[in-house]
Amino acid sequence: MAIEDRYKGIVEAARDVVARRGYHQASIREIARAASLSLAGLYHYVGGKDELLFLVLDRALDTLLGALDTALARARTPETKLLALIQTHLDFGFRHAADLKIINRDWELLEEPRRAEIAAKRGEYLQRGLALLRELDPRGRSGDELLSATNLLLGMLNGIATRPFLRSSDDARPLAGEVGALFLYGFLEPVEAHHDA
Amino acid sequence: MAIEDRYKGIVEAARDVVARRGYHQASIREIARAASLSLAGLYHYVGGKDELLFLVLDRALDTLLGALDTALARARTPETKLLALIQTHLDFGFRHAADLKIINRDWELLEEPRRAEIAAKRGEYLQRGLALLRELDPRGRSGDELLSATNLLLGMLNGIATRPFLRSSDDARPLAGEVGALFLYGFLEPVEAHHDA
DNA sequence: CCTCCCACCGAACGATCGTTCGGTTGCGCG
DNA sequence: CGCGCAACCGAACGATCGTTCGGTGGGAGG
Repeated sequence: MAIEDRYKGIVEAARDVVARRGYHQASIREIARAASLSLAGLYHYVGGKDELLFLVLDRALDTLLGALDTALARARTPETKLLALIQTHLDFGFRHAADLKIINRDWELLEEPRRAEIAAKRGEYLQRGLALLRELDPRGRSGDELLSATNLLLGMLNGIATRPFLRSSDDARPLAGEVGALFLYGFLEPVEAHHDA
Repeated sequence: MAIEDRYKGIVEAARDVVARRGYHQASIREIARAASLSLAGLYHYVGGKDELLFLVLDRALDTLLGALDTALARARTPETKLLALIQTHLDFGFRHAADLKIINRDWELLEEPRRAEIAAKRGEYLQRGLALLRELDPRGRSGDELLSATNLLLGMLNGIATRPFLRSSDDARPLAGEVGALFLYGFLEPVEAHHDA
């Protein structure tokens, strides 16, 4: 039990340092210091810098995918599923800003074959969005069009989730509603019909 | 005249190397090699690595802002202005992918005071979008809401412009129409009324 | 009590980094 | 012609990087 806590502390230290300084600028010495270990002591637990980045990404993506799936399971209609995805993503961005930053910025720096493993998990996330938009699509958009729209949506979400706009994680709920309405009905929609609290 | 060509070659070499490897991983030796200069020869022209990054960003942002302003000047209605912004951004992303990558990913790595100078130019670009959305807004959105929507829009654009989806720069035109329609009328809009070629 | 091994550390290695220094060309201008 | 300066280069400096090696201490098992 204790050694798993050790690992958790190491991964969290790596996450914080890498998020703040970027992968290549984050030195293993600084990560070791943040994890209250010596440089060589850290190497007792992990094989190298690349594995450190992998552990952070793997853990973060598992958290994100898990949160998304539980949120999607609760939703019935495609519209509420979309809202669930948006809210989950924004909530994750607010609560785990460091993780999201690394997911979006540093994952390409992984070496193969770990990079492929992370790419697969990122692809899984994209697939969730793609399948959702396919359900939602009123006309018969092509796969390419749906993929574009999915990237549009995720780009929107990362655009606000990354920047330090809103602070508390409770802000994700109303903000998700606004973002969802804008994505579904457009910027010009003159609001009116809102029927929930 | 010849020495300005030398500078141009140096900045382009720096742009290519930095875009491919990231700022901190791009070594000055590799940039010098790409510019057909020796390491010390490169230092004859630029003061250091930070200045190199600044030159790339400054030139790229001037190009982007210039293209945006000429495109905006041609447009009459707010709707066509929005379309002009979208098309300019996507076109820039396709034709100068390396520049856009550096603008979005590496600009924060600049040291002060150059960082502030680049931040001001980025802010100017954001202001163009913000003012445009204010014109377009049917109901009276607050400044914060408009800022959020601007970041949403720019996030969308960077989301597709960065990824290697479409190749030719001619693809920017129709794609811009689709993106503009999605932003204005939403994903659910069943298309119909399209009245141009 | 002795032994062994796990957790951990200090110190070093070679590589690479950004930057600087001391030149050496060669061309323009007086 | 010859002087000077702009343009360029080879080589090195010190710092920092990721990684490795040779330990040491102490608690668990015999």
